[in-house]
Amino acid sequence: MAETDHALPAATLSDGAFQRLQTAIVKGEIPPGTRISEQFLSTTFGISRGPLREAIRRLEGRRLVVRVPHAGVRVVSLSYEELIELYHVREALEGMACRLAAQNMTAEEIANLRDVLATHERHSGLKANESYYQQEGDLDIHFVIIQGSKNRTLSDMLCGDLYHLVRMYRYKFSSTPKRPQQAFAEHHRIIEAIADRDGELAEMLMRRHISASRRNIERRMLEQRDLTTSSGGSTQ
Amino acid sequence: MAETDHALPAATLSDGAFQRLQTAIVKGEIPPGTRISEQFLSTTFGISRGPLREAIRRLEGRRLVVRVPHAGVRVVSLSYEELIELYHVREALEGMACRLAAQNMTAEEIANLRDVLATHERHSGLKANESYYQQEGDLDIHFVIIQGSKNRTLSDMLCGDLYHLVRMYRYKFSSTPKRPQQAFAEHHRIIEAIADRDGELAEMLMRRHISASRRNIERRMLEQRDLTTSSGGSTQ
DNA sequence: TCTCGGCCAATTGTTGACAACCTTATTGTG
DNA sequence: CACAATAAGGTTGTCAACAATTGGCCGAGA
Repeated sequence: MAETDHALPAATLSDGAFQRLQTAIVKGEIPPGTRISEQFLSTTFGISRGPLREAIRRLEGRRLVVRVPHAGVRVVSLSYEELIELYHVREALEGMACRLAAQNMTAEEIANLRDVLATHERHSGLKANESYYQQEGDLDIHFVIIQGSKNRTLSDMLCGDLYHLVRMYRYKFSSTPKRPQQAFAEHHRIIEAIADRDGELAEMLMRRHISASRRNIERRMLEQRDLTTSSGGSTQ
Repeated sequence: MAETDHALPAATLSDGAFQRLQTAIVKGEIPPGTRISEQFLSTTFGISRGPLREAIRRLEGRRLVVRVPHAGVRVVSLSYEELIELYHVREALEGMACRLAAQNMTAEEIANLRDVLATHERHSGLKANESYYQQEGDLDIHFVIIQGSKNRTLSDMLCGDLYHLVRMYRYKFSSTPKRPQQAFAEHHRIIEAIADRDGELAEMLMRRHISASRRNIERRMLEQRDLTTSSGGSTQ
């Protein structure tokens, strides 16, 4: 529903390459830190280097890739600190979005929100430990709430820029056993607050929800201690 | 101080064009809504269309220009609603930045902050009605505080993306007579709260400061009522 | 006079080739 | 044997020409 993403099916070669590359990056198909070869990608996509370079430049503007002149471009790689910082920013921004959503969502949209939650609860009931779906569902619910804020600038910022980065690192720590159920309870309370039109409470609950996610990551990070592959990544 | 901007003096032609175009846009030298001609710009900059197109694509990724396939690219033009939305986002983000700044700024940085305020106060005392300087000074102080948050993700987002847009529309309503003095007082209180390491208060004051700016804009908007030139702009 | 259709000019999109630069492997020397 | 200078290879940066699409212009018809 984010107009900036996956819109029409490729109006131009450069746009098509941009979309394919972006989804490939945010879905983790191209791991962070990977070097991107223009020649390889141009032959893979079946296009010339011109449009491909334009697509890469657009990704560069979005900070999904980093370019060093004359040396090449790599998929952006967030450090542990940057990832935590990202969650702090999310806390502020989504808290605000949630407050606005409580004010501005229509009754139908709230009903839809409940449906989304119920659907994902059922799915997760079936798939039990398959926390990947939970994470996707988590993002979905956040997505709907953000859209419900009716602040397009906020939505674009959150869905267009931040979420791509969040999604890139989603798979890294999706195995905390109790977290999904906990998240469900938190989602439920948030949605009820929105339904009650209690913006203050909704914002507070959302901030706590994201804060809990962040602390969860911090805890797992201390256990693993190897998020960034700053210099040890494979060249291809 | 934002590493993402005006860095080294042009490592490559595309980068040079990108920087020149970006500053030209955010400084208002190319008004919002203006159509950008590739051929004109390439001859103006003395470069080929290839690098220029890459620069434009990068601006597109940053949402400073909007492109319609096969039709051309225009400098982004914020509607009244979008500008207000932008200020709401600023309120949340800079409030957070201000709270972090109260926690993380060093004593030297705070002293520097006081110097910046004093300098701008002197300048504005000399230039009286020249509110342009006030606005620039306003941005400078916000800049320093944001950097003081020590959250690079937040700084990049605020200084890299949001401020370019804010700056684009700065000149539109720089003539409110009493606003500068009021802003000075607000800045002073904010800095004092930071010096006192009172994050809560600093955040609240910053939010009110930005909120006051927003209301000021809203008031002037109701008077003028012609911010966006959605369809009546000149073609060149 | 107004509307619809096709033509033409101009601009954008794309391509392949050339040039400049960095990276890496090789070789010579301490 | 280790290290540094050098040369080869490959990748990125740039260019000019070609193709495709849009938007406006003009005329025919109602």
